[in-house]
Amino acid sequence: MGDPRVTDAFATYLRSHNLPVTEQRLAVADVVLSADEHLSAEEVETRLAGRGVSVGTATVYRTLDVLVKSGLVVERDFGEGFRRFESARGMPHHEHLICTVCGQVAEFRDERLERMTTLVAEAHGYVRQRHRLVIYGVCAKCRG
Amino acid sequence: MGDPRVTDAFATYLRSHNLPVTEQRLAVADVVLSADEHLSAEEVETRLAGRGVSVGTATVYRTLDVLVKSGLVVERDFGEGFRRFESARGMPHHEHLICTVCGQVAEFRDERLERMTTLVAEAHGYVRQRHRLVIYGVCAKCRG
DNA sequence: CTCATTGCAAAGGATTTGCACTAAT
DNA sequence: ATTAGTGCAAATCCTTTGCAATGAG
Repeated sequence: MGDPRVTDAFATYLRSHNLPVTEQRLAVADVVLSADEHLSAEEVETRLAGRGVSVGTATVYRTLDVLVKSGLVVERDFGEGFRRFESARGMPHHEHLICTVCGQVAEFRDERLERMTTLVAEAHGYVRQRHRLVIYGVCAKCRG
Repeated sequence: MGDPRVTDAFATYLRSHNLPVTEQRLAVADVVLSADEHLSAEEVETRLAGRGVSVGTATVYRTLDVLVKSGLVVERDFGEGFRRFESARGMPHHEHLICTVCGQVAEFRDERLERMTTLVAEAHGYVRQRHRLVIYGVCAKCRG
């Protein structure tokens, strides 16, 4: 279930770091890396259950941490009170647009932000590391 | 303690909405509205205690909600795992710059963002409501 | 065989809620 | 008098941790 190529990168990462390659880790990685939504830890667990695989909550969180450290997954915080995880998929930095009615998430890129935030940071004596922009609005479907 | 003028606006709001004007509400409002930092609920409670006023945790949270609804206070989420509250002080929308070492927060404004986010939202079929931009970096002091 | 991972349940931190009690209007 | 607010403790939600059992290398 799932494209083996997506989890291969994680298995390689684990081996090169002398970390055990376990069934649970590969299962979590497969769910997150092959999803195209931004999943919460709970959603990951539910999807695993849906596949008949049962992975403990603690292991899901622990594996998500490893995935984030590996760089294969990016952590997101949309201010919902919990975190979401998204496959990095080699996709460059991008911003999010969230529907405040249904929660639908759209993504976009704007290279100007990189430059703009660097300049603003400098002007305040900071050295920029990263930025996060989230736009809240109502999607077309919810205005139907 | 504290400038009565800052809490007057809140008292007026409460009366105009037929909500009881209580000592606790005014105390919480005074702490948040006269602070120039972004306070967490716990910090608000600590400051109240420092003034010799004791307000229950639940009441602090409940009052912060009312303050946010009144528009006098704005809620912030810097991804720390808890919320912060900032006086709106008639200040227009602004963005935040956060030092990832010491947590120091700087603020800035950029009117271009308003227009830019509106256009991006439109391009994706959304009607923009608001946006939030946070830049993470290291401040001058922490590099010193 | 050895050491890291797993699962479960308990612990944690932030925030909310139920409820008897008190205060505002 | 009414009605809403208050404090406390219990409950909730998301996440982390302790620990004995298990599995990878």
